[in-house]
Amino acid sequence: MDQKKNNRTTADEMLPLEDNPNVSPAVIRRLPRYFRYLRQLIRQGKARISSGELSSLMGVTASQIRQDLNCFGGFGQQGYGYNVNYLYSRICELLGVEAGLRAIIIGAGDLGRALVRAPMFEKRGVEIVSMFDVDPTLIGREVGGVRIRDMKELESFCNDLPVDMAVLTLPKDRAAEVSERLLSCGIRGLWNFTGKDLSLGDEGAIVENVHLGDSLMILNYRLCHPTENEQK
Amino acid sequence: MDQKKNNRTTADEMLPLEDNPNVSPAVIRRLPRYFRYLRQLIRQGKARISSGELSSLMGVTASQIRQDLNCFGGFGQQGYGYNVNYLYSRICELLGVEAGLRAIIIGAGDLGRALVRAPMFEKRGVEIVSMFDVDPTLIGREVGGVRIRDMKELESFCNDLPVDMAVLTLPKDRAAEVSERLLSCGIRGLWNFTGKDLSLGDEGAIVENVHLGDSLMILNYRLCHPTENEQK
DNA sequence: TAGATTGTTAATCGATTAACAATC
DNA sequence: TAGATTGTTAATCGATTAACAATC
Repeated sequence: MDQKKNNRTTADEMLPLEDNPNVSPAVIRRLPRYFRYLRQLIRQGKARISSGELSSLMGVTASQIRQDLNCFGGFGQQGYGYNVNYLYSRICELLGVEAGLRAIIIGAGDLGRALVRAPMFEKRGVEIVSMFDVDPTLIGREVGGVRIRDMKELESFCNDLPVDMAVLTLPKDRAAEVSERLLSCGIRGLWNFTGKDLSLGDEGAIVENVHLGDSLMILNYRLCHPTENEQK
Repeated sequence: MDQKKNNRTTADEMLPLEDNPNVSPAVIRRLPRYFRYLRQLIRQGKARISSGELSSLMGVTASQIRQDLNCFGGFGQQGYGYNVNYLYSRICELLGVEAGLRAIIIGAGDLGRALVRAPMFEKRGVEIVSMFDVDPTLIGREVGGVRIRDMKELESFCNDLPVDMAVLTLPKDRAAEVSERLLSCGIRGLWNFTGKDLSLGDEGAIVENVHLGDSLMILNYRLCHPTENEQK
C-alpha cells in the first residue's frame, strides 16, 4: 500500500519489536507452522530452502509462502531462496520465543499435569513457574519439576514474580471468576482450556480459547460426510 | 446455485445422511460452536431464539448466522426466529452426534489418561471402547472405566469390534508407523495429538491434526504485539 | 393487520493464486 | 552471462456483511 521495505525510520526502531509490518490474521495463524517446519529443517542440517521446496514439504502453494514471508520483511534472495537459520530466528523473534514469557497453570488435574510435563513450553521459550490448585491433596506436590501451590497464594506469588500468562485447566464454572482474579494480578494472557469461551478483550486481556471438543466434532463431521477421495 | 430448498429427490434420501447441502469449510468449522451455544440455551430452557439474539450472545453478526444456518436447510421461521431444540437436533445430526461412533486411544500417557476421563466424548456421542499402550506397567490397568490393552492386541480387538476413530497420544516418532497399522485395522479417522502433521488423505484416512503448540504460539505473538485495545 | 425476522441477493472485503519483471 | 528464484502486482476466489423483499 505505501512505501514498505526495510527502510525503517528511527520512530520504528523504538517500537517493542518492529511492529505492524502488516501481518494479516491469516498469516499469523500460519506462522507457528512455519516455525515447526523450519525447526525440523535445522535439525536436518539444511542451510537454505526455496519457496518451491518448502511448499511441497508443507503442502501449500509456493506463492503463498513467498507472500507470507514477505509481509514481515523480505529476507529471501532471488536465485538462491531463503536462509533457514535466519528465517527461523526472524520467526522466533516475531513469535516472542526469545521474550522470556512466564506462565502459571491453574488447575493441577489430569490436563494440567499433562501440560506441565510437555516439552511444548520450553521449545517455545515459555517458562512454567508454578501450578495452582485448591485440592489439599495436590497442594505441595511437585509435577514435572513444578510445585503445586494453594490458590490462596496466587496474589502473593504474582507479586513476587510477575507472570505473563495463565493456562486455565480448571472446571469451567469457576473460569470467569478466576480470570478476573488473574487479570488483577497483572496477568495479560489466558490460554483457556476450560471449554467456556472467555472474552475479556475489554479488560485488556488476550485470550486464546482452546476447544478440543470442536476439533473432535469436525472429525465426526468428516467421518459422516466423506468427500470423494476419502471414500476409502 | 441450483434449485436448493428441502425438495429432496429419492436419490438424495439414499445418501448416508442428507449429503452436501453445500456446507462450506468455513461453516463446518463454525458448527461445533453453534452446537455448544445451543446446548447451553437448552439447559437454560430457552425454546426459541432469533438470529439477532444469538449473534449478540456469540459475538458474530446476525447476517452470518442466518447465512450459516441456511446453507444446510432453512428451518427458521420469519417473524419468529429459530426453534432451539429443532435447530440443535439438526446440528447434532449433521455433526454425527447420533452416529454411534466408536473410538480408541493410542497411548495411555498423561494426555491419553486426561482425555479418557473428559466428558467431551460422551457429550458428542463418541464412545471410547479401549486404550492401548506398550508400557507393561500400564497394560491391564483401567482409567476412567476404560481398560488399557497391549498394543499387540490392537488387530484382534478391532476385528471383534469395528472402531471408527483413533486418538493418537503416542510419541511423535511412532506416529507414522502406528497410523498405517490403524488404517489397516479399518479405522478411518485419526485425531492426532502427536504434534507431527499426518497427511494420509491418499489412503482414504480422515485426519484432524491438533497442534496445541501452535495455539500457544499465537498467544505468545499476541502478547508481544498487542493491538490498540489490548494495550491494557 | 402490523411487527418481527427470516431467506436470499448483491456488495464488500480479505485471502489465495498466478504471472512475471527484478535481481541475485 | 544464464539460470534460478524472489518480490510484487493483478486476477481469482471465497467468505462476510449489508440490505431488503418475502412471509410468518
